[in-house]
Amino acid sequence: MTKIGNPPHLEAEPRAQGKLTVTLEMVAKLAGVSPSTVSRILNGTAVVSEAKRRAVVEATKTLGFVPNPLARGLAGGRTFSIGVVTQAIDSPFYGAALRGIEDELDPAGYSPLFMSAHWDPATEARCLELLKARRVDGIVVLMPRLSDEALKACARDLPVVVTGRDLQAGQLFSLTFDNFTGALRATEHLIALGHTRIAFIAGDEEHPDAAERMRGYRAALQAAQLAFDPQLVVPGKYHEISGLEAVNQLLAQGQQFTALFAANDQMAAGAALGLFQHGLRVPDDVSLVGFDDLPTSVYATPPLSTIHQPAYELGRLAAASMLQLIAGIAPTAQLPVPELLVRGSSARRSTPA
Amino acid sequence: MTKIGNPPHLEAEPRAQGKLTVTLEMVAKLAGVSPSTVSRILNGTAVVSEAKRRAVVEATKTLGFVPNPLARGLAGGRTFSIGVVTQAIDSPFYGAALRGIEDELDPAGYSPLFMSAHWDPATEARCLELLKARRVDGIVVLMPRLSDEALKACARDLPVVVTGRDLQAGQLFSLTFDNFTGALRATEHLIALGHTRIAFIAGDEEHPDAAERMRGYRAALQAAQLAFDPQLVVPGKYHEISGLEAVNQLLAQGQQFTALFAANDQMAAGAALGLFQHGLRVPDDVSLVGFDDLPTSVYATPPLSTIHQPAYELGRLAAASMLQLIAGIAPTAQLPVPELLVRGSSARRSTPA
DNA sequence: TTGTAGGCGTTATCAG
DNA sequence: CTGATAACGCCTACAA
Repeated sequence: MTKIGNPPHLEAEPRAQGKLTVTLEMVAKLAGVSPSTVSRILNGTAVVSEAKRRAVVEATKTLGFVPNPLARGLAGGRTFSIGVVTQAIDSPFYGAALRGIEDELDPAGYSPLFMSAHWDPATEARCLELLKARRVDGIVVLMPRLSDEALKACARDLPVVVTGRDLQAGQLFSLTFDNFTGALRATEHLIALGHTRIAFIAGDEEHPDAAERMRGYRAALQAAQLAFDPQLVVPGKYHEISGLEAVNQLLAQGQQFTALFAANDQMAAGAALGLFQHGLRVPDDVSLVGFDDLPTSVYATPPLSTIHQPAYELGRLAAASMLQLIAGIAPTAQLPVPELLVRGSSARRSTPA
Repeated sequence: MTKIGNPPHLEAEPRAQGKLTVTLEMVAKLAGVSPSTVSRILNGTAVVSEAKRRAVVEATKTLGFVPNPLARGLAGGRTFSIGVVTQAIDSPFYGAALRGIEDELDPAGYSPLFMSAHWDPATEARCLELLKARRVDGIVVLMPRLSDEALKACARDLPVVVTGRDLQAGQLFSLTFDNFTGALRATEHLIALGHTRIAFIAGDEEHPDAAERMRGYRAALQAAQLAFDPQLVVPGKYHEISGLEAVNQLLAQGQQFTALFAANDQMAAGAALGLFQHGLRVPDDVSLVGFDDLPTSVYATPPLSTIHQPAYELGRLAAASMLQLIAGIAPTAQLPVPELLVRGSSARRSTPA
């Protein structure tokens, strides 16, 4: 019946669309050489006479030639693009890491292809498939939720770099942060300030890094001969709301504590709000320490004491390692050791235990 | 001399690499039809007999066939990928927008290709070129810094959607937020609370949205017959540090003010820290209002009153509009009107003017 | 050193 | 409705 044609606003324009792509062949003709020679020169694949090289470079410029990545990928097998699987592209932590990846890849002529897995293994698996389908030259997975096996399997098809997991294989490289020591330092700090009742807002035990942070917390207590009180530990999910709820729970249960260690800064922020709502001051009534050192944490009131996690550098190193894998070099990158940043949210215990 | 061969860790693996790609041709053979028919069926390009369709679908499954996007792009001219130029991938605001784009594009079978321009026009131009080279089907530019002309020129080559700029053309659609009204509401709010000396931390005048916010601030003052005092206005750059410095400057100059309106939440956070460092309480001594409603702002202590800007929705609408442009439909999306969120950082004036 | 020819995996244009 | 047959733009043996 009503056959739908192109809408008016598109028909109006005189189809200036086809900026008639400049092809390698055209460059070749202008330079008076064969296409293969142009290809070689542009890729540095072989040695060519200086005369032809210059002619080609010139022709390339005058024509404004830009090689078609699709054709390159199809013919050459390499796409110069790296798949990057992140859990939440809108998380401040991942944002910094992604920037690091971008900054490292760009000068090398590679482009990142970001995808979010939303902490869901199935989604993550799908991301990997999609990226492989797009023929990326390698995949970086930030904090994978997939099994070690699945990751190794993936690494059989192409180079893979993962963070937060400790497994190595032929084309698989992993970069891990010492979460245990980080949490240990944070807790030690609180203990050194005289606190003995230190509550802990944990992350999801399923995350290896969350488990490690919990372990660090316990190890510090033990080293100081402070009893571990399960009542002071509240599980969270790494989101602000978890921190808020945790504080509410602790207070509702009438738990006594003068310090609070949150397994990440986001939960620390939520906790800070919870304390504030209950009229408890930081650090006067409760000392607060986080983990991650998000860019915003230094602007909290009071600025949050925390463990610095080098997100940006993590991204750079992951990307650099990927480039090495591709080049056939075994990566050796390592993350810096955890560093405690003491800011305004933690102070010597003033109230009685 | 030392000829470098493949590194040992790569030679070890018996090159399980080539998972010998399943091609459309193989599917065709298995299904007993021609490649073109398979293509048609998979793309719904034409009507085919039910028998063949089923055979093809079946074959596709058994073989686990996944079409090669590169080949598709090369042959068909469409890559099913959308370029997205953002200014800072690690900004909380953009993060939310990017997620919106992702969520909208994915069900439609499109993939976003993110790139950061870092507020630099030259970098932005380069991003556009790179994306065009990658043959994306369209480009979304979030808060462009490029000239209107440049954007229009770009839109001659492919569909373009921009945010924060008011220009329409054939294949160019723009989505704007009413920054003027937002700033107006924020300032009105402060005035309604009895404040008469309202300082303003402005954004970079070069950004149209920053200029609009400034205009809203002034309009509100004027409407309330309050004098505009240039001394109370400090320029900033939308980063936390700007807010901090602005407060320091205001205080160093001995300016009197009981309220502070920051042109964005990030600067408001910095300002909060500045006030805190000077022993000024929010909102008791100074009421504070921001703009953007970043996810973290609700967890500030006290929670920040602000103008909600729908970042996630912005992303979704931008992506949806792009999809419409591609489909040849003229987009009509519009952003919701600015909404003031009154939280704990603003209160009735208590101190004398 | 350089050119020729074939192919990468699809889609699109034609005939049938 | 369906099947050949060209492209798409580039890379890479292979041959010269």
